[in-house]
Amino acid sequence: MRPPVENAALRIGQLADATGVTAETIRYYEREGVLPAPARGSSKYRQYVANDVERVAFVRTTRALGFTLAEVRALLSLADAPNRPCVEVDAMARANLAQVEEKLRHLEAMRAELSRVIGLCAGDGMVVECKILQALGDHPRRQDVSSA
Amino acid sequence: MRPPVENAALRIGQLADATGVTAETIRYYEREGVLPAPARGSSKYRQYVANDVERVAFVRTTRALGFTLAEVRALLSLADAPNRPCVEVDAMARANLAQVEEKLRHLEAMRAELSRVIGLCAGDGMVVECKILQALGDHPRRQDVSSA
DNA sequence: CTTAATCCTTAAAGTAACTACAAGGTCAAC
DNA sequence: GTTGACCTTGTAGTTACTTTAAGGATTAAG
Repeated sequence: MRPPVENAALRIGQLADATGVTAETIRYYEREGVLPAPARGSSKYRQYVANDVERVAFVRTTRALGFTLAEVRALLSLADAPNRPCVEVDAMARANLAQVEEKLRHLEAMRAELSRVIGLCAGDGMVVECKILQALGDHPRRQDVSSA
Repeated sequence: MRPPVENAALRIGQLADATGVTAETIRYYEREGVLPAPARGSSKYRQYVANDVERVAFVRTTRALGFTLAEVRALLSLADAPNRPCVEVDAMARANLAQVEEKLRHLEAMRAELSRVIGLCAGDGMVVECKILQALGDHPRRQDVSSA
């Protein structure tokens, strides 16, 4: 079963439970290089540490925001920055910031329109017109969605 | 070639050019029911209208924000709301608003940390510590990323 | 009128990011 | 000393596309 020992290394299932993903996904992340290969004990079980929980959670959150695994890898290399020259880090941060700000603009437009619709629907059964399509009226033009 | 006639129906390639996706993706969206099957003329070519440009752009933008095609379908049904009862529309809008607001929180945390890093890097070659991992320190717990 | 470009259809195969399953090895407990 | 929960590797399926292919129709241009 689960060793409830304080400060002990996490096994894959425990990391999975802590982050809400499956063990398979964690192994997949390792294969794809977004998670470092963890230590293995006398048994061949993977031994994770607290920081890995943060890392997996970060991958989940950024993926949910529409970033590709490749983009997540790049963002993680920012987190692992100490080894990288400042100019590179700055360039990457700037590029990602631009993308983040565009996503923010679109999400704010969605929030505004959804709030408006919710306001219109208050109480009575009146017919509502949702202009969410027009609210996002910004034609992306080959701005890659990638991922899929 | 392309008819430059004013107010003419768009052919699939023109809609593709206007939205930055391929014709194949547009046919795929039709198969998956996020785009209505358009009118066909005497020839069997699909005839699109201006509104379809908006619709495809909307699909792209929402996909880029990490929504699944199924979620996009739901959001589009809000846009096509007139036929649906207000209570339903309200419930859907509320559910989606909650999701949008969570994405906004995460993106704002990312923006803050990216801005901070960019500030630190100004000019000199000093080493920067990026705490983007900790900035998104919100463990999602089975909050579906789905899509893939 | 011919011809090149663009379109139509169906179908199948490839990619990204998982998700699920299969067959077997490990480990603490009873 | 075996049960059962957990681990291992590996393969196959799913979603949301992208790419390629084969064969036929349409249309703008020369």
